Amino acid sequence: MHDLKLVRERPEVLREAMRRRGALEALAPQLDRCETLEKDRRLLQQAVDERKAARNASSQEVARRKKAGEPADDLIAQGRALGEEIARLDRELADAQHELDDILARIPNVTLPDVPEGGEECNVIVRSWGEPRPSDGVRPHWEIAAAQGLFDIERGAKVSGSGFVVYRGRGARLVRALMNLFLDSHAGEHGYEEVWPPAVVNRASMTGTGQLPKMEDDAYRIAEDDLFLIPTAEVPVTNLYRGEEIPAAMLPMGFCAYSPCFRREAGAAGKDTRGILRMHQFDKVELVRYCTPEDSAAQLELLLGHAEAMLRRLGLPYRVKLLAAGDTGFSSAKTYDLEAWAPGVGAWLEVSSCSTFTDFQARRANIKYRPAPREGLRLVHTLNGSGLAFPRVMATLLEHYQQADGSVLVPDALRPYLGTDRLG
RNA sequence: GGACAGGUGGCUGAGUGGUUGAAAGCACCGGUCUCGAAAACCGGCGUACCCGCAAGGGUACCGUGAGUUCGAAUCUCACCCUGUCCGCCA
Repeated sequence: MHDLKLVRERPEVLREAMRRRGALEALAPQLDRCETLEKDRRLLQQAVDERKAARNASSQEVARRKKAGEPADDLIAQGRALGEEIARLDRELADAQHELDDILARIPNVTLPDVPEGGEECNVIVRSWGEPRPSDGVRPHWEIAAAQGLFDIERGAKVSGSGFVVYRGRGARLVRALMNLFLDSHAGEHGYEEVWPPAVVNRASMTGTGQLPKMEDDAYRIAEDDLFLIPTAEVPVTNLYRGEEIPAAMLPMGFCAYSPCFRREAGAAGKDTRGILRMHQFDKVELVRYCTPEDSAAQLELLLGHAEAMLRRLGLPYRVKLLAAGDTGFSSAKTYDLEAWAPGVGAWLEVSSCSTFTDFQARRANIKYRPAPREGLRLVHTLNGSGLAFPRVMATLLEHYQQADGSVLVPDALRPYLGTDRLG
């Protein structure tokens, strides 16, 4: 959500930001409408406030007269008339406010100056690590998994539907191993508080982090209770402090959380249909950080480093991609994707997405802090990143470490968790 | 799911429909005192929005949303949440 002051005082900033995202054409009418509504809203508020002040004064005079035993019928009649006028103006004000909120809630965040403008063709590879394995003779992960019985896509589809998978045997143990390795690393070495969040959240939480109202079609919704299956642990964890004031001494703070993630993937039909690269349910360990505005650029690099450390620990070659404005998510001001090389499918797989949301989520979710005892409240900045998403890590792992004999070498870091140094 | 109780400022906790943004205490901030600290005393101490260069002024907010009224923290209705007991259950 954007600050109304921005709409009013520097609308050109919003316009420029939407242009950089390549969304100006689509959003220009909404931006125009916002400016008009904001003007209307202000005039209406002034009119309402003025009449309410008059009504309050009149009511107090009624009280005084009644106490003094004087008649007040004229004032009561006057108050009734004022009340009707107030009701009418209040309704107009509420209408303007709601329309403004609705529009504003669908306008994406302003990206930071160091984010390249343009679409995904303008994404920038910032750095890479490790030596990508050539694809010659390397089998894709679904063939390896099928040979070893690591996951069962057919029965997942039978039990739940297409896009759901059952991990079995060593495959199931691998999921648990990744969860433990990642959580132990982030909670133990990177200083995050470990959190085990609910997998279901309410509408306010989904709106707070920006999934709603725009992306409601992508979420699984429990209509009966108006609850949503979480698309990422970001939602419950970032909303942990919704509507709260965080003591300044607690910042920055970080949380790591394992959770299943549920996505309807509306509009993604036909993409990544083989294997487990795009599922309706997958698992991931998520990192969430809260910090002061001054600190958020540095916190993003820190968070990114924590996610990268997991790929290094697993010995998986990867690259860091800075997303261009047009490829940056709705709530994000700057995003780095981590892509691991999967030689079997011959592609770089997005295994993490690390973003700073500046104050965009904090304003929606009303998360503030007081910089110093006598100073006013300010919005915090929120950040998050996957650390990491399991299915694509698993695919990368199987493909990268497969041996000529069909077995898969297990990287050192995972051996204690998996209880073996070789799969198959 | 049923019954009962309750949701008021950072916390505790008052509040007869009419100077109640809201008593009091605690906490916090500034000051006096002190070599310093504690205690004591004095003063301050919510958020959002609007007008204003500012000083300052106005409006709203007592779980949420509707309603009654000239006027609602206070009355009515619905919903949400918390606690206790009962039922059910991993």
